[in-house]
Amino acid sequence: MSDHRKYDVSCRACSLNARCVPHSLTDREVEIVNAAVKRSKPLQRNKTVFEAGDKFVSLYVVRSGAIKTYSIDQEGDERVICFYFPGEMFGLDAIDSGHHISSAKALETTAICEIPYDRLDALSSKIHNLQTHMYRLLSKEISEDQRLQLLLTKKNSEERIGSFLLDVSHRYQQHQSPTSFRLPMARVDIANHLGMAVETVSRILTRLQNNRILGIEGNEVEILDHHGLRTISRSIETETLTP
Amino acid sequence: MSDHRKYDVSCRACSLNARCVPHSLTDREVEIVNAAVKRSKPLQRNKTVFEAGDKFVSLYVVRSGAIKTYSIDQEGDERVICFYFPGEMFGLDAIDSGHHISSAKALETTAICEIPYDRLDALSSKIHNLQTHMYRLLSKEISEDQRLQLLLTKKNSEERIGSFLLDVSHRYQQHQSPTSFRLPMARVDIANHLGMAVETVSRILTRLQNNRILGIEGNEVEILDHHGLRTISRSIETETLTP
DNA sequence: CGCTACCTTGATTTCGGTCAAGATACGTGG
DNA sequence: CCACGTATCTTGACCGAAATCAAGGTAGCG
Repeated sequence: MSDHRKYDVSCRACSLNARCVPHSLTDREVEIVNAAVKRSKPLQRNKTVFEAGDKFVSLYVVRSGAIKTYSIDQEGDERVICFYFPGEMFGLDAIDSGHHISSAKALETTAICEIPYDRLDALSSKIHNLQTHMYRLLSKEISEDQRLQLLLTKKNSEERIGSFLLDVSHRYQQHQSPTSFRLPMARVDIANHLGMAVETVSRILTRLQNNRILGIEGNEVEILDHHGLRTISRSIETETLTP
Repeated sequence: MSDHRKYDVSCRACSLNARCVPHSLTDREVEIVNAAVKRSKPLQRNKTVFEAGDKFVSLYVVRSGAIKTYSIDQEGDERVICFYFPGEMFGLDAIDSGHHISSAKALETTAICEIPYDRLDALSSKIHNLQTHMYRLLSKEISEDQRLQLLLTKKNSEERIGSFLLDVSHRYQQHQSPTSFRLPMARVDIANHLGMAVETVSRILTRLQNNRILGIEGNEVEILDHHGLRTISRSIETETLTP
């Protein structure tokens, strides 16, 4: 019973706060949405949620753990499209074509909510707020993707790593400490996401550690000099968007 | 009268075929949507549709001409986020925050449709197909943005230019010849969009011309060896997505 | 006609990729 | 508990693609 309640609360957090979009659903509406959400047992590390080419059936929200979406190019090497942390929704890119163009796998033991798209689609034409909410979620994903493009076109490796860490820290801060957190992904995933070589990621992390900007121990990261990291990243962005 | 009719037809094309999403609205529904669309006189070259920071009011569709969206970073240099050609919708990234985070300006004399968001929002809760259509449009924008990310992380300059030209050619082919078209944007815009220096764009275009892949005269481009260009771009993508 | 914006080409530099080798961590089975 | 194999990370040396710097050419416009 208390277990069931816990799920409700956590799924309320999932489906509605995905990517931190402010929401305005009534409790009644939340219940309706929750009823449409499937919950399944946690995924083991490296298990896939869907693979590129799979028919699009559902959207997903991370409840705990972390997901990466990626695709494999013809040379066989991986490109990491995005990481998703608790509360964030993924699978949005498949709505258009009806098929997933990327794969999604768990970076660690991960629990997700599955939201069948046809039910969401039907619901959102009834609950106006939900439709608005979905538009905003999709729009937010577009903004985020375009922000990443900025990073890829205009920033050097150090700025990319800096921005990435600030972003992760910011997205994690509801769940962990904003200055100290664990990176659930491998260095090579970060490299593939930011368009650089693993060696470069490693070198830059070491350099930031030597400069007392970061404390690093394996996958544990501590931001020692937040201001310094911001300067390095040349990122006005962080926090200014959420005053 | 025939003039009014022409607008209707063109706006039907605009609002419904934006970014080539297949649609399924009835004529009745199309009429309703058209009634919500504002038409205004064409924009001169370099006139802005909206500026970064402006309150989000409407979505826009290009009827003729071309639009670029861009932002200016703190160093004062421009980053071109995307180009939009006839039939394509822009402004989608502003739905979430309620403010435009990029600016949009006309690359040449350009006619656009303006679709007030509150009206679209209201309509799409009534017309289910329209809502579906909007979800797909937003999702498509996400896919395109992620495709650009691939280009920026994994491709070298020649591959970027090649992919870009194939993309433009593909998006233009409904309106112009697929092998021969005019680039409405300056070299420096292409450079800022693809994350490279103008000089590199120029050098690569010259090289492709020397290799008899392209014929270039100012902004007029002719693809002489389509297969060669595809090979250079390492792009399976073109056409395989639309069988 | 001259100004300005845009484009091209060449010379030089540099950031980050690639190659290579070792270090560290981790899981499994003896 | 330890030995071994594998995956991941780090560090160094070298090299190359593309940025930067510099200069000249071209085209459109008042």
